[in-house]
Amino acid sequence: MSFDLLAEPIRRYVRDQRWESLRPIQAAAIQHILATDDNYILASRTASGKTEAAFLPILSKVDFRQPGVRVLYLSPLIALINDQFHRVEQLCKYLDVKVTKWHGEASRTEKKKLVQQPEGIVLITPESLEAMFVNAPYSVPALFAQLQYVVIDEIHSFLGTDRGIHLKSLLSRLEAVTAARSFAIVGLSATIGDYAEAKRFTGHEERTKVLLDRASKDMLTSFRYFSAEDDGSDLPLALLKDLYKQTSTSKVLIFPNSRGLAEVIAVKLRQIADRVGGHDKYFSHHSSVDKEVREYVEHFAKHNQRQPFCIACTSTLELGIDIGSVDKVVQVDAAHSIASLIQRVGRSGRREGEQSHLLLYATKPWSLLQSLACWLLYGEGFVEPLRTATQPYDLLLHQALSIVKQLSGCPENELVARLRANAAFTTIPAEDIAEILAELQRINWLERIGPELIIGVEGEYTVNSRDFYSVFKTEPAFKVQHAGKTIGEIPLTPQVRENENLLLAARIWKIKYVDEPAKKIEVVPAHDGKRPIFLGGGGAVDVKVREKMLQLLISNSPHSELDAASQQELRELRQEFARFGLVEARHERPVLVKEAKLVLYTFTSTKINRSLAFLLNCLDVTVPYEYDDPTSSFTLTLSAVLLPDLLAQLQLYALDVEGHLLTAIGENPGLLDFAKWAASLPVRHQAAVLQERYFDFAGAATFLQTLRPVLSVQEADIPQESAR
DNA sequence: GACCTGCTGCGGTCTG
Repeated sequence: MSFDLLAEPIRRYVRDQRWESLRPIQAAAIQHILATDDNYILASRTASGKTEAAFLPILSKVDFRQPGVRVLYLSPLIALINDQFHRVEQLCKYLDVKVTKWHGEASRTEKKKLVQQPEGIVLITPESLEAMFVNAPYSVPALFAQLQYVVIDEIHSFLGTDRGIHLKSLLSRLEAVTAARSFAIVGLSATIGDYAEAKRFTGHEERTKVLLDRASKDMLTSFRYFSAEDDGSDLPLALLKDLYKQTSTSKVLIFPNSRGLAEVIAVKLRQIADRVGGHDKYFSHHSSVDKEVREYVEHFAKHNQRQPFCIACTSTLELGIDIGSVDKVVQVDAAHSIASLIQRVGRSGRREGEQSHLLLYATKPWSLLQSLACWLLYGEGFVEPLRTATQPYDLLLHQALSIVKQLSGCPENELVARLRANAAFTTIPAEDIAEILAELQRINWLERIGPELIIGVEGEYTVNSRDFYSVFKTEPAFKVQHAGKTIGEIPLTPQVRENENLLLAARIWKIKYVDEPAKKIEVVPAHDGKRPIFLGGGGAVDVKVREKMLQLLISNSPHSELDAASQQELRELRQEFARFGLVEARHERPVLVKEAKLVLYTFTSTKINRSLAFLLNCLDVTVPYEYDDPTSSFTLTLSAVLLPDLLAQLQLYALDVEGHLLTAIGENPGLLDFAKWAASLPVRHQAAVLQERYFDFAGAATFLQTLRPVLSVQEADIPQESAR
């Protein structure tokens, strides 16, 4: 039995917890981790005891009497480190092992103490590890030479992302300073689509194994439809009333996909509650709400057993911060990915035997269709596959600077060798590295002194700035304050002016004064207000979701989870598309012919749609078009007889797009805003980054090649009455 | 039709 394999102090801890039994993932992890020195990915749903699954066996195995930090825990969030610190520290009391938090908000005294006497367990963020390499390079081997285990929490949040490549590089650099030139990695993960990708993340795919607990809870799901008001602003009142009715006596999380809507929902539900004498526990939780307010909300939710409450939130409540269990999860309009839907659903019914409720509201027909498609794919066990970039030149550039700073200069051939040996950059050939290093010297970010490369004059500004430690960009924000208390932070949009109202932290405020130089906004409470406008990029919907949407349109499958209004909307959409007589959703695509225009419904991924739009811009003879991603459609001003020619031409352009990308970057450098370190690359590499991470031209070429357009002429609109 | 994430070193002032 797994329990008997644990060290005696750990067994005592388990007994003191009065757990009835170990969870399946814990039992499996104990047996495997104690038996081998392999890497493991522990995958199971939120709150299934993954932290203990990793730490019970690791603490049983590692000899902490030897000096040096023996276990390093990496987390994507400071909040998660603070959460886990309490749990791990409690466990470590049984072993007399020291646990140290190491992040930007952690005590400097504690950090100093650890450097003087390296020992035990350290909890850290990737950015703090980066900072350590750059600012205290001697501390890295001093602390970590004896490292035996690295635990990566929420590892799925790193997969397929720039931050993940950054972390992978840091782990590779860390490995190089350890005495054994290796440590074992244990990744903790939610259910994900592609475990091969998770295995590759450790840098040693062949000795990484996945322990998977697929068990999920029964879920009561219902779809509810309320048509969006014509002016398109905010939410229909009928929806809010229904939402209130469905949630007023439960513990609820509401996910409306944007910070602005989260505020609207929290304020309006509170107003309804005020009128009918309901409870007053209405909150909003997202990145613009002040940290202390957010912590209060988290604390309330976690320690409140009986009272109903309602939190309107964004993805800030998707990752594993412990807020206890909720009765109901509400998604307003389609979630942007199935991966995200899984995380949200996992927040409910977490106690044994508890039933989870999922309410899916839609306000537009296409959003209903997407939501239903996502939910069905979720039921089939599908999760979007992740693609790790194979040409992360921008991250290589960042890490090259970091390594030169770490070593206070190093010969070029050594730098190239280190980058070549780094697990994050194995796909980048030496010639490309040489080209990038040459460009860095040209712009004075690096400088050559004899055989040595050192940080150049311009580079000093970069590596010494506070912004160097992360690989993601953030917008400047203004602090919102009332009577000396900070309520949150919002970006400066045109709406932010004196005497305008805004919604924040589930309250209405009137702007009294905007202090531009100090980046502060002074507000007072008000009674009615507009929601704040937040700026952002765009979501990317997977091709599988779009194909499922088309499949739903051409089938007659009944869906009992839909309420009457949703049934009606689906029926109408199906009738609209019945005219095409489509029989399959892989290659056939509807094309509506109306007068001088064609509407091509591509039902394909956002990235392929983006690529098609880019290709349309490349044409010598331009075809005017409008592209709409929610309906995945292109309205082309083109005669139907010319469509085959157009598609053939686009296909040719898709195969040779580089020249056009170079031109586009020259005209609009903002195209690369999504990649923080790309702007200093040679332009050829900028184009490669853009091509790989923002577009999908190979996918677009295949789409065009296999596309079978099915045309149908729209009958002329017959006016209801003759014009008066 | 988006969301999220993190952060050093130094000089100054205050406290015990």
